[in-house]
Amino acid sequence: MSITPLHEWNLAPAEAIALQKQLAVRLEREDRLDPVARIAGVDIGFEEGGDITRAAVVVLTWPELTLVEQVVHREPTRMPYVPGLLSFREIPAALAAFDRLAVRPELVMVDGHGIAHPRRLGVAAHLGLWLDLPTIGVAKSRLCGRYGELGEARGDWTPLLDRGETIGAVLRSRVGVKPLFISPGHRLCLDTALGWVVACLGRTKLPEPTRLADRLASRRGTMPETSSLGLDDIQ
DNA sequence: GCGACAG
DNA sequence: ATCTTGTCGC
Repeated sequence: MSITPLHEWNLAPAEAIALQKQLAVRLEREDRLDPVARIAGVDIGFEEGGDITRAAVVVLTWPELTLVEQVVHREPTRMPYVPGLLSFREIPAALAAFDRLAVRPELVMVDGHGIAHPRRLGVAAHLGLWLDLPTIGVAKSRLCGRYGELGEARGDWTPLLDRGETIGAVLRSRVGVKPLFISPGHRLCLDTALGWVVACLGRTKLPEPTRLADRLASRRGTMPETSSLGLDDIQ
């Protein structure tokens, strides 16, 4: 994997939006997964009041969900946060972190949306295209789309709809907490994405890949040598 | 024109 | 996202 040149990402808003539309049509929604032995989790955090971007990537084995590798990459923040253009702010750092990975995962879970995006190219979808890997968007809040009543039981879900199409699922990953927004990124369909997220759920709100990446990116807690589905405590 | 708005 | 103490609850 090579790092994308800076100029590819340093685009004016109008150009970025045009590029998103071009890239969205290249996304594959049919399943095209190799046998999954490793699943990666990706998340971005910030330091120095936002001046420094921290990209964290963790790799867990499947089905043990044991942490086998973790990388943190820090670099100056190059773009401000603009709703709908999140990938241009976060992906450069994420790619640099992936570049330092010794093993290549067969599936990637990203903190953010996949195709549940105004132009169907959220950060998970965009990253999937650049890595040419199956990706799943695991977001903690809604960007676009509407949904109906959601059950209270763990595992309950309801489709996320936008302009006549199903762009994702609103999933109750844990009882009593706000739901997760799951959407396919690249090379897999919604049902498959949902299946993987549920399969990686411990007793916490976030699936293991994203939960550990989140922790690493925000400097919270400690990273266990062997994950145990949320049994390890935050310090 | 008036809201909504991933991280 | 990040700034932040204590506090309610399993």
